[in-house]
Amino acid sequence: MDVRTICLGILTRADATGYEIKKRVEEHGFRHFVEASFGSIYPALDKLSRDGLVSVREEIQEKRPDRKVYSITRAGRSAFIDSLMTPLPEDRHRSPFAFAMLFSDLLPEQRIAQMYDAYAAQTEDAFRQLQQAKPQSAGGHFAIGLGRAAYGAILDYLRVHRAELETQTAEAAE
Amino acid sequence: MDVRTICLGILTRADATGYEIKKRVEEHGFRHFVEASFGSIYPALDKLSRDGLVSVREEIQEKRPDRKVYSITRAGRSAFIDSLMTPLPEDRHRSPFAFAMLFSDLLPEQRIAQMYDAYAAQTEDAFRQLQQAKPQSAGGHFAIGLGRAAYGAILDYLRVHRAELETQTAEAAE
DNA sequence: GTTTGCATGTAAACGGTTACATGATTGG
DNA sequence: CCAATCATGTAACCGTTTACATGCAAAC
Repeated sequence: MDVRTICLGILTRADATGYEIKKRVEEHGFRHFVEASFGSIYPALDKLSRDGLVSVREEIQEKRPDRKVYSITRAGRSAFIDSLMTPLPEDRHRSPFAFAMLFSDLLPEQRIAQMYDAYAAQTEDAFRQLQQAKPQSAGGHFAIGLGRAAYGAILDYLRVHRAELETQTAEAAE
Repeated sequence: MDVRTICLGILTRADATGYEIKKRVEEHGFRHFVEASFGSIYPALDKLSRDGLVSVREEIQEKRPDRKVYSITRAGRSAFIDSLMTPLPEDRHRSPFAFAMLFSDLLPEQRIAQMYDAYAAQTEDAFRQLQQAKPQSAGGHFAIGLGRAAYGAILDYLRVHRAELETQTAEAAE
C-alpha cells in the first residue's frame, strides 16, 4: 500500500493537512497496518494534487504556521475505490526478532533474555493501544479485533516461553 | 534486517550459492520473517566479499551452470553476531487487507467477501507451512511456534467473522 | 528554559524490486 | 513439447528514510 493510497484513504474520512495525515497514520486504527513519513507524505500530496485526485486550499493562520488543507476530489475517491477493487498486495510481516531467535545458539543467554523482553514490551504496547482504540466504523471494529487477536496470541506464547527462558538462565547462573 | 545480514545468517549454518540462499529464504523457517530477491542477494554477496566477511570459491560444473559457493569468514561471523548484539529493528506488519477493511463501507459487499477469502486462503497456507516445518534448532522451534500462534489466532478470528459476513451477504441478496 | 506541538518542504542517500539477458538439463 | 530447475548477474526505476532548514507559541 503506497503512501498516495494511504493519503487518499484518510482523506475519504475528512479533509486534512499533511501534518494531520501523519498523525492519523500513527493513531491506533492505522499504525499497526500502514506507515508513512513526512518525507513521503508531502511529495505524495503534491503528486495527487497535480493528478487532480485531491484539491488544496491554503489557510493563513496567525499564531501558527500557514497550512494547506487537502480534500479528496470525485476523481480521487473513485481512484481510491478502484485501487481497492484490484487485487491487494499481500500482507508482509518482517520480524528481525524471530530471525534473531533462529540464531539464539550463537548468542549469550543474557542477550536473548534482553531481546525477548524488548519484544514482549513492544507487543504489549501494541496490544494495549488496540484495547483502548474506539473504532469508528464496522470495518474499524473488525480490523482492530484482528490486530488484537494476533497480538494477544503472541503475548500468550511469549508468556509461556518466558518461563522456560528463565529456568535456563537460572541454571546457567548457578 | 537488511539482505547482507540475512545472507550472513544463512551462511553461519552452511556454505551456499546466491541461488541457494534465495531458496533458504523461501523455506518454512525463514519466509515468514524475512525476504530477499536475487537482485538484492547477488550485490549483497559481492559487497560482503569485498569487505572480507565471506569468501568465495568457484565450482565449474559440467551439466549445470558454474556456481560460486560462499563461506562465512571469522570476520563475517563476528560481524553477524555484533549485528544481533545491537538493538534489533522493530517488527513491521504491513497489512493492505486490514487497511482495506477500514474502508469496507465504501466497497461492494461482494468485493469484501472476495478480499476476505483471499486473505483467509493466504493465512491458511502460511499456517499449514509452519505446521509442517521441522525446526533444526531450539531457536527454530521457538520461532515456528511463534508464527503458528499468530497465524492460528488470525485464522480463528477470521472463521468467527466469516459467519457474520455470510449473514450480511445473504440478507443483502434477498 | 527546554521540550513539545504546529507546519511545510527539499535533497541526498539508501535499499530494494522488476525486468531483462543467457542457456543447458531434467521431468512431466 | 513445455515448464521448471539450476545459476549469475545488471540496469533502470521506485519508494522511502534521514537529515536538514525554518520558526513561532504554548506548556511544563
